Amino acid sequence: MSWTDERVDLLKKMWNEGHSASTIAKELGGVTRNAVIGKVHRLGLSNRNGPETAAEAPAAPQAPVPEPEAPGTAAPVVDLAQVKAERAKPKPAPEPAPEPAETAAPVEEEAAPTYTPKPIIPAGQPLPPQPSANEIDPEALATVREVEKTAMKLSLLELTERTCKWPIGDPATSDFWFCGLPVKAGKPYCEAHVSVAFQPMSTRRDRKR
DNA sequence: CCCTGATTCGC
DNA sequence: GCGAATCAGG
Repeated sequence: MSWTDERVDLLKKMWNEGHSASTIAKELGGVTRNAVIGKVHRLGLSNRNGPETAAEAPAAPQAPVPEPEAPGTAAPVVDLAQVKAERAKPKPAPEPAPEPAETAAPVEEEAAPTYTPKPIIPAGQPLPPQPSANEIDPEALATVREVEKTAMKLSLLELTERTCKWPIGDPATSDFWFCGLPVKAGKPYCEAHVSVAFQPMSTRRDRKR
C-alpha cells in the first residue's frame, strides 16, 4: 500500500479528529500504526489542531481508593510538546444488550471468605461518587448504567491496576462494590466511567471568568 | 499488560 | 519517503 492522496486525506482527517494512530491504521488498512505515525510526522502535523482543545475537568468521585490523578492545572508557560493530554475519544458505544430482566445479584455468594465488611463506617464519610444525574451527559450516563449491570463487582481487595475502580453503591451498606471492568490505558476507570469522570469543560457553562 | 505517540535509521 | 524497531510514557 502506498500513500495516495485519498489515503493521506483520510489520515489527516482522522488524525485531526483525534483518532489514534492504531485506529487510523486499522481504518486505512494495509499499514501499521507505526506507518501512520511516521507519515503524520513527515507531514508535519504531529500537533493535532482540533476545534476542541482544552483541559479536562474531573467531575466526580473521590473513591475510597486514593487517586493520585492530578488534573487540570494549566501550565503558565507551555511548550509545544508539553501539554499533550489525550483528547476526547470517539464513543462507539456498541452496547447491545438492553436486558429487560433485572439482573441483580442472582448468583451464589461464596465470595467473602473470612470476613464481612459491613458496619465499620464512620458516620460522616464523604459521600461516595455516585454519579447522580448531576450535570452529566445523559448519554454517557445511560451507558454507565448499562455497564454497571455487567460490572465485575469487585471488592476493594480484588482491584488491580487494570480494573475499573469506580465505586458503585453505598459504602455503608453491603451492596457496595467496584466496577472492575477493564480499564483503558492508564486511566483508573473503564471507558464508560472515564467518560463520566472526565468531561470536556466545554460541556457545561463556559465561565468566561 | 494494555495502550499511546516519538524517534531512529536501514532501506 | 517509508515504516519496523525501539524508545518513552500513561
